[in-house]
Amino acid sequence: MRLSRYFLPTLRETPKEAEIVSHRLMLRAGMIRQEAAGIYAFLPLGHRVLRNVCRIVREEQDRAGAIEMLMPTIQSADLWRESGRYEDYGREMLRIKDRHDRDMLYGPTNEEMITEIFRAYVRSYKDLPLNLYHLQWKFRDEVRPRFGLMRGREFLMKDAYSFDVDHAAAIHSYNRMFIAYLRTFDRLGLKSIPMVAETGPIGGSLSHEFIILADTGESEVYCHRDYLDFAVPNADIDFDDAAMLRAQVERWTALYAATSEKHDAAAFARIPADRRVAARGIEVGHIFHFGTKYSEPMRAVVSGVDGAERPVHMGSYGIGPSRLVAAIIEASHDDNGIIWPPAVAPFAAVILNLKQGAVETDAACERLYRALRARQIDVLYHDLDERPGSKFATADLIGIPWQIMVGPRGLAEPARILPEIATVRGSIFLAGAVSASPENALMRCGRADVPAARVDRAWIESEDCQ
RNA sequence: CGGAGCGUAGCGCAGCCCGGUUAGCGCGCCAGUCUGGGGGACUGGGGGUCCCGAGUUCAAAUCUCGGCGCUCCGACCA
Repeated sequence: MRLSRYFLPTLRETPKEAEIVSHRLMLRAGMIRQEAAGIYAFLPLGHRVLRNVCRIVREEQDRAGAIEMLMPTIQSADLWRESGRYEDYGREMLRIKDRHDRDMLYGPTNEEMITEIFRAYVRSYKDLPLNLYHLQWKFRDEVRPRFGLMRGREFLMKDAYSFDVDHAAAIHSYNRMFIAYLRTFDRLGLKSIPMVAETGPIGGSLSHEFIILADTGESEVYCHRDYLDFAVPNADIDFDDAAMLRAQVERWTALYAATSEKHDAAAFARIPADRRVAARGIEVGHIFHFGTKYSEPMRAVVSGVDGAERPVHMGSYGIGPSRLVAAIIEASHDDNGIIWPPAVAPFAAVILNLKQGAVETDAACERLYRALRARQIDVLYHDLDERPGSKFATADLIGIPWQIMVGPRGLAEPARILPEIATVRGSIFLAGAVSASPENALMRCGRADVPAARVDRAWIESEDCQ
């Protein structure tokens, strides 16, 4: 993408309403635009990141055996009267009337609707287990939306719903999502820690929040330091191996970890002092097992082996991709801007033409740009007639993992690669003429989760990259 | 929902107390010149329902009342 043809309205100054760093940076980087309190439009750059987050969420849901569908945002109040939650949910639920004066609502979650769909079609234990999910906008009319995307009123949510014949099978489904969540957050470049949680208005008996640590996190969390070094299960894990999944989940829940609501000071004190972590965290996922809470009142039943009908055992599993975009920034930024983990970066690399309009730099950049695109590398070419300092500032702000600098100085000197400048952002100084080798080096700037496109510093500094 | 505060150009702000030239500054924007490795300099230019409505007054961005919007602190939540 050429910046001259893109839509990237960056701001040099921070709009005054933005307090926390993710909100400030998203506004400044031209990722989002506030349309009302707690309601945001995703501008092109923000949309790219959101799409990347959703892609990873989908891949891991699919891997764990969940099946994607799509339910509507608007629901009939009648469904919610069946479960009894129409009255219970409170003023957080946005209630609306259609032209026939029927009570409708903008869904804050979908337990009722998915249960209705399930009971309409599924009759037998043979159709189980089943896990259906979708990614859809939700609305919760918070009294006080704040912190930008971290607590908006409208937010994107991945919600999955599992259906099982009995309690034991339901726990296996719960464990599948547990592992899928560990993998999802890991791929997003985040360290997540599952913590025992309150079940809130969803209800149920078993629940974990997935928390990532960030200084600006909204809640206080306490956990054992060893969690930070735990290895996340590999992609080839067998989600049908119930015993193995249980062992993994037990490992990830054996040590102490709790948010302030569930904090047990005595238990925390039993952790060796140097292993204690008291920090702030952001909730990025929440999973619930609630058994027959909805299936009983809504008569979602299946017949078992013995022919008798019993309410299906359910759980639900949420991840907030729009909040995750903000959470990733909270966890990964510096004074100059965002530092995207490669897996979610809006572009893999940005070419900075340090002397726009000069024959040799223009030619080098054009050649590089075409070559990268030809190899399916998502590259942004900063081709505006701006001073170098301005281009650096923009590149730092929007957080593209690799900055490829092309300027007269580098082009004139013998080949050399400088390691980096001042930040953890990767930088490549394009040296020498744009001959085959540096170009090839840059070919490797790509998504870190695409092995062929992986690039690392050691390689850049090696002989291959001259 | 309690408490506090803010609405003046795309963004950040001054002006408001104490009413009175054509409403101002920085950044950004447009044109041009010189430039070019960490938000450059100069010259010229465009851009405003001063949140909305009513009132007071010869005169309102400024004072009064009402409304709307937004933010922050607390109670509450993906």
